[in-house]
Amino acid sequence: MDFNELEKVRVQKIQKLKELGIPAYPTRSYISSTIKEACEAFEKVEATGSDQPIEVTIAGRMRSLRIMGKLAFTHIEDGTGRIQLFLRVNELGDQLQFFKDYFDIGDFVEAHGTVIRTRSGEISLQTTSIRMLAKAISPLPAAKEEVVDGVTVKHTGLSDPEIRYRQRYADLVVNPEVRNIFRTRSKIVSALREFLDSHDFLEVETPVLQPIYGGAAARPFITHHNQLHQDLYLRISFELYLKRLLVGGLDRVYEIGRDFRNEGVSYKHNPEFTQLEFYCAYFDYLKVMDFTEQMIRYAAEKALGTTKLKYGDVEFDLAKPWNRVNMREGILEKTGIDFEKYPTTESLAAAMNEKGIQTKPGLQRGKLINQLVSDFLEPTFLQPTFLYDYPWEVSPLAKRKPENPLITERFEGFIAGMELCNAFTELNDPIDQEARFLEMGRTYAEDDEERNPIDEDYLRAMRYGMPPCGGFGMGIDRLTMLLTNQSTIREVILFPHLRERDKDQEDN
RNA sequence: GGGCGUAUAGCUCAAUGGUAGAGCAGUGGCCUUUUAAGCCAUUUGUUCUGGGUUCGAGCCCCAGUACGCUCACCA
Repeated sequence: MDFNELEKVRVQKIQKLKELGIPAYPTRSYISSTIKEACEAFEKVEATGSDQPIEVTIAGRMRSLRIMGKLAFTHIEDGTGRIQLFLRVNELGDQLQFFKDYFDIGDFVEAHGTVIRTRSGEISLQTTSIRMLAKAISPLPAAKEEVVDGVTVKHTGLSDPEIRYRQRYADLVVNPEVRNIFRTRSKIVSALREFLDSHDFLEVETPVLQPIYGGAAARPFITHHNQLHQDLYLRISFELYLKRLLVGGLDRVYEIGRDFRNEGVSYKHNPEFTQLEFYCAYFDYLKVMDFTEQMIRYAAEKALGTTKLKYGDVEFDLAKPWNRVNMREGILEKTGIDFEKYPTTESLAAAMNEKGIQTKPGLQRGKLINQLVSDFLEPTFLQPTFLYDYPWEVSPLAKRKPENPLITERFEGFIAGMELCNAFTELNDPIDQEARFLEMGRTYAEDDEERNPIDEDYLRAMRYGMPPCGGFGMGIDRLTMLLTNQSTIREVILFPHLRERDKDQEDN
């Protein structure tokens, strides 16, 4: 291991401790309470006016240090909170010098003593003995912090995003607001599970490694099983497996897990992302819409304690019903184009060009409509909005509307202009499904990597009969972005994908 | 993949083409209720990498790498 000058000093301290027979990394600690428990116990006794001493052993990481001769102050922090240690030669004797010689900011320590209030009113541990629990060699990036009116103020911090993401451990130590994002994310996921469980959904797990990928339009990652001599794909969605379960009689299923899409990285795309999909027999997309409103509202209430939220400049209230916009009407209103009047790629492209809208050659009709949606509708969906009734060409797994076979019962949900979820009344007609798969094979160019191979086993499952059902998919990362007001997906993923660095540069 | 921007001490940042600096952290000293403690002293550099121009490059030029913003593609 290479050490810089600061680290060498600490490594020397470890060696000296070893010579003294004192472990820098002892095996066990013997705490009697967490920091939060110690503070609460003291406040409880204090409130009764009693001076009964609260004697505790606590542990945590040293986050600040002020040495003043025969007296020293240090704040230690564990997962529950932070407390000041009041270290005085009166109680510690020789141990104070030992502390000054060997303990640094960043070390994990265990302290025994009595909880008191110092003259300036801060709850502190009047420490009678202190022990090293784990020595830190590398200095923490944030050197100093103070708490002003209950708010932690950093005087230097870790802000370089590259270091923050590559060394998330350091980011988490010094930036408490980052820890809070991930606590909130965890609460969101728990709340979604609670909500679905309470509606009699069964949580299931389906294969990540798949011989045939499908259920979404995306390029897959390819991997290989050595012993079976078989190429496998990392799943791009759960859809085709979850619907097999409805054939099998599991009427309400959901899965929360990872999808992998081999595509561009952006502020709202990570190559692997967490998806929630559920399928519910005897639901249609209108029931799913209502259910979605309830579910997201529930998640916000449970995770944040409120439904009134702000994302950037956009304020929205998840307690209110979402706007509902019919796609054909929405596009007509914004562009003057009624796409139903242009049933072919050529006629629609011509109509768009006439309105001054550039179209890329080679795009099929469905993708042209998608372009109209993303250019003219999505940016206007700042308030929670369901856009519904998608053309059949871009919805190969959604059921056609009984009154209009060119339109499917599908919706997507948007907040703050960002797509959040996608749902439909599921296609359960195996003959139409096969025709749609074959049609997809025709409409996609030979070299279009979003072209999915036909999943014959899925068709076989449909032939046994699947109950009419509603299906739903939502990016958990994006929901977390919206609920925690983060402008990039990397802030809500603990270890976001970053490009590999050269060995040479990594060493620097 | 395209465009624009950034890269300097452990961290946050300065530095007209002319000796590479500050604050914090570190180290030594003073200091028994501090809390960005204070005071005195002091150390730390592949200026992202590789070329080039120049008497001389952190700075100018070329190429590369990573990150950020943005466009394209997608969820």
